Amino acid sequence: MPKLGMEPIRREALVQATIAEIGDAGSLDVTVSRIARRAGVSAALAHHYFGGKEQIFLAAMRHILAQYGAGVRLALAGARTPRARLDAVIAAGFSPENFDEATIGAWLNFYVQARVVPEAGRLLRVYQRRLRSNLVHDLRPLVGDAAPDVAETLAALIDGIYIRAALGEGLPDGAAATARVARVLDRLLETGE
Amino acid sequence: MPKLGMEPIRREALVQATIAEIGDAGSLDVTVSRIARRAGVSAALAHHYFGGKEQIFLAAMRHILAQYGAGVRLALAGARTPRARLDAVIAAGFSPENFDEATIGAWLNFYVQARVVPEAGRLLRVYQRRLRSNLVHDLRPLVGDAAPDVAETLAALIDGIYIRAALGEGLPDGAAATARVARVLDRLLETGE
Amino acid sequence: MPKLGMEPIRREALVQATIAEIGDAGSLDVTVSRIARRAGVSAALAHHYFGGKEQIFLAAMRHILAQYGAGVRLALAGARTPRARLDAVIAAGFSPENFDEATIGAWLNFYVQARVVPEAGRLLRVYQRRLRSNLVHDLRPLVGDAAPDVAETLAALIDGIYIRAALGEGLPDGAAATARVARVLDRLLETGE
Amino acid sequence: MPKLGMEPIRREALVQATIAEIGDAGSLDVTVSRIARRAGVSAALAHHYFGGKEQIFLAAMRHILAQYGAGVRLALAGARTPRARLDAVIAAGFSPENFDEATIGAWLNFYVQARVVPEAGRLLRVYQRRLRSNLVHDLRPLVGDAAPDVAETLAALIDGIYIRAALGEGLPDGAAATARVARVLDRLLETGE
DNA sequence: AATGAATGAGGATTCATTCAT
DNA sequence: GATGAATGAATCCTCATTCAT
Repeated sequence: MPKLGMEPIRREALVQATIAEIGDAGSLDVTVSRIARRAGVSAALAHHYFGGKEQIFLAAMRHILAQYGAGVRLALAGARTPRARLDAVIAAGFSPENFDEATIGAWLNFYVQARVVPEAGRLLRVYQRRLRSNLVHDLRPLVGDAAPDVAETLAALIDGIYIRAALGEGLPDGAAATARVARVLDRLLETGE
Repeated sequence: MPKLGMEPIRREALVQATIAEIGDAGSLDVTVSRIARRAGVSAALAHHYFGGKEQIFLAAMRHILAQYGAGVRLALAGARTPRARLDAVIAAGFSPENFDEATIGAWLNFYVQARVVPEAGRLLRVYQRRLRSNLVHDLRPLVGDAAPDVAETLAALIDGIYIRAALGEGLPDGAAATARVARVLDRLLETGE
Repeated sequence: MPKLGMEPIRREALVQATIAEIGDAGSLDVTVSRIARRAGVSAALAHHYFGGKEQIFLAAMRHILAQYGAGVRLALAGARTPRARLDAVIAAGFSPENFDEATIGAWLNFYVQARVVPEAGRLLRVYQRRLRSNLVHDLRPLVGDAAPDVAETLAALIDGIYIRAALGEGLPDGAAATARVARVLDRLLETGE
Repeated sequence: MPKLGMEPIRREALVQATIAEIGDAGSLDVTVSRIARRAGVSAALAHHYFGGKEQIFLAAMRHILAQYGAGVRLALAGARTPRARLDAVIAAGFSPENFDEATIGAWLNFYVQARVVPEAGRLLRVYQRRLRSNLVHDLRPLVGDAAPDVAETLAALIDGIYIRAALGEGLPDGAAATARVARVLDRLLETGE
């Protein structure tokens, strides 16, 4: 039965199962066994591929961050003006594939993981740095030296909306979330904050 | 050694130990034993008083929320104008006793807990409702019907700053956090968004 | 509040609570705390009076056996012929105060206890010896040397009916139980087995 | 060391160890650890295969009842007349493999378990129903409508002898037990009770 | 490549029992 | 006499992880 080239397929399945399982559980209290069963493989295989539970979680984080990154890149490709690019970056975070139940739940838990596992912290910081750098880059032409500060505000607002979505309160849909952030951006741009 | 009336003292000690332990660990992966040892009692006593680990966590949440609530009430007592009251509410969340390492860490984890334990979700929602209602009440005279929307934006921003503080990134000090939110509020008020 | 002469009252209450608790639980898996609470005293007091859990169980056994013994003695007092005395002994075991749910349940569990705690075994054996001796004494005039054997059969039958009552199967009422044993006795007497 | 197809072997070993352990202890107060050690495996494996302590006990009950049932079936296979079948049923219960120390001890404790765990009660009731039905079936030709009543008496007598054997008093050997029941059956048949 | 078998380590929880008041 | 306070010891159970096949 073991086929050639199964590894990438299995890894992908395990990563997806991990995210789904975390989403279902609402926490990182998920067992490797459950993840493996959901992916249709044995727990031993999960270990074989990833080396350990922590690595499985990290792979899931990487997957989510990569997916987010790809979304941003895609959105940026079609944007011409700084403002259009800003809107693109903001919208990307709330696009359907990043803003669904399971992903949001996983995201919240990765914040926790980032406080515990150094490598997880590194991953999350890379994402944040990239987000901020994207924002700053396009804010600079609009607000000048206030860019870093405005960027931080926007980033915090985005994270806050995410976190509130994780609680089931607040907006369940990405369009409204995007609109909210965009509106704040409007105000901050009006006077150059 | 056994004195009378020890119960409230032990409970308080255990709650403090729980928050500190969660803060240290960065996650809810703390054992009752460690909490108890930190509080200077046996694990059995912790169970005796609270009934179980989950209840201990809930007690810690209640403590943190109550402390926050008291801070808000205190701050509101000295504020006269709507804007002053808004600033008071915002500042209360970032006051030193609410915005220290351990409390922030515990807070983040309570967000997770809220997704898993219904009672925890209820507690957090009560806090959010109260915060929103405070904000809406004082925004109404300033922005009219936009009040709920502005309130939601402010609440999300506050939560976002909290979460980022939990990651060790962003502002470590409450004054700056307060200032950031206040500045956004300024902009939002200017045009009555 | 402590009154003089409370001890016998408390002991009695604790013994009754023990039997009731065992009856409710269906097993000896009852805690001293529960027993004490049911008796309206603290667990510490139960220990103070009895010395330990095992002693509490033994006291309950003694109580049940004593109650049974008293019933037998009372029944024998009014019986004149050997057969009447046999019937009296049989009926005593199935009288309402010995054949209620809780007592039957406790009884079954004391059989278990008898295999574990030597003193419990001794108590049960004393009861059995007395029952057998009563039966033999009155069977002798009726069946001669077969008396010990017939007695053993009757005793086993009585125990069997008890045990089956404990399971909720078979007869729930003492009159029928008595009749059953009496009928068997009739047959055994007919030919002097 | 891990071979394939170990599961049934381990299960069997654990069940045997459970019966032996209960027999030794004289009660259900045996730990999973001790059972597992006796079976030569870890406690974790016992849980892995059975799911929990209660299930282990149930498996042991099922084993004992199945063994008893097999013995009855075997004995019935060689019996031609109703009376021979009755004797076979009676003797089966007291055959060496059903009437040894450990099994008797376990049996008594299963009576207790039956009062506490519904599934255990169901198992025991199935056995009792089957025994009664066997007896009634073969008593009918001999005593007509009195069959159910005589069957109940015999069943109670059998249980009673069992229980007394559990106490270490009375007959330690099955032959005598069988003879005792057979003799009572003789008497009950003489007049058709 | 993949898995069933197996376990060590650890944690929540329960409870009888002790003791100072 | 009576109890709240407190704990050590035990036990069930879970789970990540390893290993031979």
